[in-house]
Amino acid sequence: MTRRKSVRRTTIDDVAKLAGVSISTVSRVVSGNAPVNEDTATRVQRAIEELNYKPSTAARALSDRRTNAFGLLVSEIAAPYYLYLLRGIEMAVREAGLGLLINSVGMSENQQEKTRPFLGEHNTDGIIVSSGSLPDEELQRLHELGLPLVLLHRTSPNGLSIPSLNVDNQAGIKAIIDHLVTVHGHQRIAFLRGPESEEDSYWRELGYREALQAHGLPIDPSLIGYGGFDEHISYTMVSEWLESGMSFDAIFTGNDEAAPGVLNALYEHGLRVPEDVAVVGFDDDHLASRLTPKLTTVRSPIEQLGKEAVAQLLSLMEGKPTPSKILPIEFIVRQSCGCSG
Amino acid sequence: MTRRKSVRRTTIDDVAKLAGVSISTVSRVVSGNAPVNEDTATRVQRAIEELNYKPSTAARALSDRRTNAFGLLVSEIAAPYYLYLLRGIEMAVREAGLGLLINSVGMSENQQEKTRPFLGEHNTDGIIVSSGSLPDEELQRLHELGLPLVLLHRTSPNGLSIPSLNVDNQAGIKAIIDHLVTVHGHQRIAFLRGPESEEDSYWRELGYREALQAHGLPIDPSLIGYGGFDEHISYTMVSEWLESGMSFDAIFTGNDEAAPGVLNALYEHGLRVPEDVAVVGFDDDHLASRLTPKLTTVRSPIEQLGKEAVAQLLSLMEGKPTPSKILPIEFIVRQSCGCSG
DNA sequence: AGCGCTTTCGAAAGCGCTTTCATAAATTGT
DNA sequence: ACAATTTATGAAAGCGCTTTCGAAAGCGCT
Repeated sequence: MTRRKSVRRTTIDDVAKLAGVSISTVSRVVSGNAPVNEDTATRVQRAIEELNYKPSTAARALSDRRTNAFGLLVSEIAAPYYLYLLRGIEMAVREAGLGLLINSVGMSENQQEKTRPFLGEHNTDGIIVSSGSLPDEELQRLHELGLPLVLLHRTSPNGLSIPSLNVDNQAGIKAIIDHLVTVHGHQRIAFLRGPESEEDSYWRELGYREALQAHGLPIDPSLIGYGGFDEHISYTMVSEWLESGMSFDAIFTGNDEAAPGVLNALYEHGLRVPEDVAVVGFDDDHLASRLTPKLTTVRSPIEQLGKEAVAQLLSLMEGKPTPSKILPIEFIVRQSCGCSG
Repeated sequence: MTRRKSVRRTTIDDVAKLAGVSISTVSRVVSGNAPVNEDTATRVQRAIEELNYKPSTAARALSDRRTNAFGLLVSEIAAPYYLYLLRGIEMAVREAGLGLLINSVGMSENQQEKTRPFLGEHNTDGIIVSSGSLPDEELQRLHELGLPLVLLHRTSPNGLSIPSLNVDNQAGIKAIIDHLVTVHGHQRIAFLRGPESEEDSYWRELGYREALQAHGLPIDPSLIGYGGFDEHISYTMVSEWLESGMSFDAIFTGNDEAAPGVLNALYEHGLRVPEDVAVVGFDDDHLASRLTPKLTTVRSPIEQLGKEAVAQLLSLMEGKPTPSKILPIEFIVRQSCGCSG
């Protein structure tokens, strides 16, 4: 095994020697976990600076039984959605003086199977688990070990009571339907469903059905299709609809990522948005305001979700009760619905 | 200090006891660093599985003097550009059986100053340093410590010889100018410069000038403006140009992120793209193919850049010579240049 | 001067692993 | 059958820190 050019690192001993104290004292000065005489402390501080001493995280972790890092587990890192989530998480974690370990369980380069997650009880003090990134079984194991866990976009399995965080999917889709019906007078509103594996898909569809009913509108099953929260799948679905002669006033795309596919399909079939068909998305991701027409959508407070997740983890570490939360959404009116926004 | 509900972790001792061997043997079985009798190994393996033993990263790191993790240091995590970079890096790191620590040096929530990076020699075996995320001084310190380092989008300071990775900026912009001049016959091509702090800005401008000269075109300083690789800044710049009555056949936006701003400015001044003005970007990020019109651009192999960075780090760890690299780009013709793509 | 406190600090144990060194057992050659 | 190897394994040191425990010193009183 090749080893790094061995420039011996400065350790706590070096500092202790230079400052003329014991390592216990140095440790106390560094961590601030116990009182130290002011003069002594200053002397130690000077030694630390002179030697440019940085405590070893490994040694600290070993002694402390805590790694001072949180983990983020996602299934596919390169989703536009994660851009702001990551940002929120990173900021909060940094603010808390911790590190952030990231791990995707996506396909590995060579194999077709999912790789075992690298994160676990041994290298984090808590993990943010995004939907679909971890099987219930492993989730249970970690939870029973007492490792702080927060779920994103999914609820806790069984009776595990792991706190979870989500946006208010139902309120979001209701806002959309209300707007389309009330403001624009649309009646036939198509719905693109997300993947089964995402709970959000379920909540959004439920909200859709309830909202239609609330307006006394019929639920036409042929207006509900599979979009998979995906641009290409949605493109295909909408194309099929149009080619089979189906008609609708508006389409809810499932999420913003799917919107470009929907817009393209409509455009290629000679339909104008919003004149002929209104289009509304969900999330207000990076794309939404940059599409043509600008996408009317529901803003998920993604960055805040990330911060909140970190807060939950910290709360769990302190042993506090940490209830699940549903974050409020905001309806963003732009042009794709027919408003002049 | 509150401590996690203390479910004592299973350690190497537990495994050793159950398998009836010494911890040395268990260690050897786990790491495979020394031969172990086959029967013994099986027995140990069984014990490991039965106890669900996972070695402590901290203890390992302490003993090994290596953390088994790489770090990624960026200045602002929520840039669309990082989406695929992160993906490439994460995949490669995972494939190498390592962890990935992410750290942004962006503004912290409360303070206006940049936060001290969390990453360093003590918690990583190597760091990927994105442009602008670390002052030369700290870079030097880490490099002299012998920590493997790879620079992204910037070259090594002074005589430090830290390997760096970049895309072929000059070739990219030359391909653009060639296309605009040769295929579309444009002569007055405006150029939006990136931030001073980014080397890419420099290379792209240099390439622009050289390419114009190669075509025997004059360099009109008024056609060069500051876009800052930013949507809003670019919007403002282009608006000013148009309001001051400047005219041009085409605009190079600096990078794709700036493109929406440019398109909006043109659109709001009644100019059609590509009929009145051709627009070309750089990077082929997530947005490029989804704008209207679809953006002609240069594809930076961002994901590959990430993978390559990890490969460089691994190479450095093995003490191999690890030269810098410039990755080739690909010119992507879409519609914003006037092609029918 | 002697007593009980409080404050400050050092010695040493322990965190869970890897690895060196030594020993014991098995194998080979003569 | 015996020395010379080779192979398999354990004991123990060490990685750099935190923290417990106890001693020493300083303090205010009687």
